[in-house]
Amino acid sequence: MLLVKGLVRLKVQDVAQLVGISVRTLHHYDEIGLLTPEKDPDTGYRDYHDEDLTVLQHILFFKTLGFSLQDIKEIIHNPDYDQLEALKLHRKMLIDKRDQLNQMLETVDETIRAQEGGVSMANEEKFKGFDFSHNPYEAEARERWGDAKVDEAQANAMQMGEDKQEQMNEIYRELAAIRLEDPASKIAQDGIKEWYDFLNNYFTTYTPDMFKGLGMMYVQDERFQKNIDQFGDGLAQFMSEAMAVFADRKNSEA
Amino acid sequence: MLLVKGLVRLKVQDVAQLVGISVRTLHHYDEIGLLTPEKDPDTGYRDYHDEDLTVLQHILFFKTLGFSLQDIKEIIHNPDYDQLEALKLHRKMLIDKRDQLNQMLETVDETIRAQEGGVSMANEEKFKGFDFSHNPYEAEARERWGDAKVDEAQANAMQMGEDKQEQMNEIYRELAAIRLEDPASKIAQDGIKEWYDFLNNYFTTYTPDMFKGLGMMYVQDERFQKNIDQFGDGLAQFMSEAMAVFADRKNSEA
DNA sequence: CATAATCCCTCACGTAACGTGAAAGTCAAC
DNA sequence: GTTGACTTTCACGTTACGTGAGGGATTATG
Repeated sequence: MLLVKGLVRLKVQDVAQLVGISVRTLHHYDEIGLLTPEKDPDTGYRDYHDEDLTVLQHILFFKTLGFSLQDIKEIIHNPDYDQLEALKLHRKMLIDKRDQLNQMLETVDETIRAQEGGVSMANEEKFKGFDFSHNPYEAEARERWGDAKVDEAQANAMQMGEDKQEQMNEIYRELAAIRLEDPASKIAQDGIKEWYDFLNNYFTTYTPDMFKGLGMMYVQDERFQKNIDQFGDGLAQFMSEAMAVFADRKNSEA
Repeated sequence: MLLVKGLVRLKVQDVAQLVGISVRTLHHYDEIGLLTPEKDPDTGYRDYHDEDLTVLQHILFFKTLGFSLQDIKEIIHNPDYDQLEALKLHRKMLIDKRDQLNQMLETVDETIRAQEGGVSMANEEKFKGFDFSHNPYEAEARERWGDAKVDEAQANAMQMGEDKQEQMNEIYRELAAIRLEDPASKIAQDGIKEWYDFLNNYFTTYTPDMFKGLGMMYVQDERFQKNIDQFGDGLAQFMSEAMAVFADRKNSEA
């Protein structure tokens, strides 16, 4: 409810109370050049007119839309600025954020259910710490091989009991011992079958393609490669090739 | 894919690459006491074991859920901490955030439509700047009188043309002139009717109750009161009472 | 009209979660 | 022994203000 134009001269606190923000906020907007009222040359007091209030309304509006102050500054002080374009771009951002939140909510719900329900025995181990199917590996893996949970085994491996960890290491060592053989040879394929069975028994059921994808990850992702190669130089590469052969043969079987 | 327990000793960058975060992040976690690996007494190098990696997995998991590092610190280092409770509380937070985002999205969409479609003549003025129905007054008003758009008129007033602004001021001045009369008197009720008609003509249609609520806001909200009283001391109080009488009579009419 | 209560101003540090150099020591390789 | 890659510890920058600190100006009251 502004008065007649030109008749309004408000001090910081008046404005602050009028629109429900803090004095500091107005100071801040002045500092960053977003809303710079006149200043009384004598006292140095900020002097807000009705035009300032109009601008402030715009600012607050864009703020409710989640724009940053810098963006708002451009939008407001730049008449050439394409407001519609800015809005559409911002819309995308909001949708992304919301999707992210929904994803987070799903995961939280899952976790709550797991904690509350005690989960089935089969999954108990998986949820022992928490559900690490949503782990840092996942994002990258998804990007490369879609949504197949190709890395779940690895993720779970990080949380599994010592017994199975030792089993895994045993297989790695076995494979490392034969890593100089031809990946397509019987001895190599027998070794890799152990690996395949192990993963299928304790984790997700892998389709041959997923298994092949997992192998590809061993060499393409240096994080995995580095770790696997600790059992022997070139082991990751060897396993990757052997897994590919194994998967292809499995596929042609059917 | 951790190795046998106790056999893993990784340096910062190894860990960083392994889980896909930055070295600085690990430094930061160390700084705030979230993840504090051993340090080689000679070199001062950070020395991450597999237990550290397990903790790191937990940290990253909670991070994907949007927990703050401080919260994560408590959750992880405090075995007494009720994780389930924390999850549920966090769930609420996420839902609130999502609702907020949805609200923002709606408003952005509305605004985009308004900008694109050119809007109908009736709404053109409303959207002239932008839709100020979402203005800082609104939140508080809603709290007091629910969702009735009791303050929309005021909000729009801030954006309306000078002509109507002047009309409004004229009415204020008229009312100020008679503000010492009895609010229930004919002259007061006639004056307040002008106000009522003015609002109904140019803004939302007010039910008597909403009109009464609006009047209450004039005195309960010092931001409004202050502005109204610029036309005359006690005007807000006078209008509030007159509006209440007007509304009550209107109600009993029906 | 003096004094107290407000209100105004300008620094300037604190917040969350790191990013981004800078200066300097360490390690493996050549 | 020197390069290159890595490590360390400062320490300032980021966003949108919050929160005093210290010191004039305005307004209210005795």
